[in-house]
Amino acid sequence: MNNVKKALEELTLTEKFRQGNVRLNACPSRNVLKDVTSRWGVLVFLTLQQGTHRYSELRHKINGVSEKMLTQTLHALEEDGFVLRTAHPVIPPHVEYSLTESGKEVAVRVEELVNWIEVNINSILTAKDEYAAAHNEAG
Amino acid sequence: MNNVKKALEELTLTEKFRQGNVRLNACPSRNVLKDVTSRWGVLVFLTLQQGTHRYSELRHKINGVSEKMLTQTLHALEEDGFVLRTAHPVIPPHVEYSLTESGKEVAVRVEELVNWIEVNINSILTAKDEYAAAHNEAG
DNA sequence: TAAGGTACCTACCTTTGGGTAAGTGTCGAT
DNA sequence: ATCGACACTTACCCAAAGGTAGGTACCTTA
Repeated sequence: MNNVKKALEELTLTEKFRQGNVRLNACPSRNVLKDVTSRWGVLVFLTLQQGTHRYSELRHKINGVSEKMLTQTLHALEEDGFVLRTAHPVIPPHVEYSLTESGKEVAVRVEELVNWIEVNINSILTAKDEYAAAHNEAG
Repeated sequence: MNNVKKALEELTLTEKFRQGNVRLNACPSRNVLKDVTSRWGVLVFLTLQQGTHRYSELRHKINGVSEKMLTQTLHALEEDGFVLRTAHPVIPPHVEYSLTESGKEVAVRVEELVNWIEVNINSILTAKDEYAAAHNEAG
């Protein structure tokens, strides 16, 4: 863990850019990216961008997520420093999840990607249909 | 396939935004997003953004990808209309891959997300270490 | 007294993403 | 005559992602 971090610090910013780190096999960016772009990670970012949510609220807003996966995803994002977990020591338990500052930075970028896809989903599906037609009937 | 498209067309843009489509279970955006944010999909976008590449060039630039996965990823992105495959009918085969217009739109958004993570990877790893320290030794 | 909400955890099982290795057909180089 | 490059495909296998179901501890409501 720390070795990786120290090895990275020996590279200058420009070097890192030139090398295009993510394309390298065992780079740490790839692991973080995996958390962010995971099936449920994306949806957690989108939902938390709307504000603080309780666990059960997330579960209901994110259609189809299981408790296990939600817990796991939130934990991974908390570890990455993107999500802040605030537990109020009351009974029954009350836990709130929100985005940290860096979480918000990531969230806006995730949102822009997802938004583009959502806005253009019709033309994408049309392209898909045309592709299928060309390859099934004519191909 | 077509049913999904037609069902979507019955929604207005604002309705789609309000509902936050991706959070719904069986929505087509989720499938497209899966292709884009897949392990190798992201790296294909980043690499093709630098320009047209041949199959073997992609294989060498994207460290760790297998032929099978590269083929599969390229095919999925081609079907989504993000990647253009141009086969020159010569022997030995010569095939070029490039981004379509919509592919470029997606690529810039993918790049912004990945870039942010790469630039901030050090502080992310630091946060990770602190989290681990707090939860292993003190927690 | 039983049911349900709160935020989880654990064990078990299935699905799928992804890796490995071999094969394809044609050509040019050794 | 054999090897390697090219752009794949196919079959087989494994590990990880993810789902299901049940349990926990405590409280409120019916």
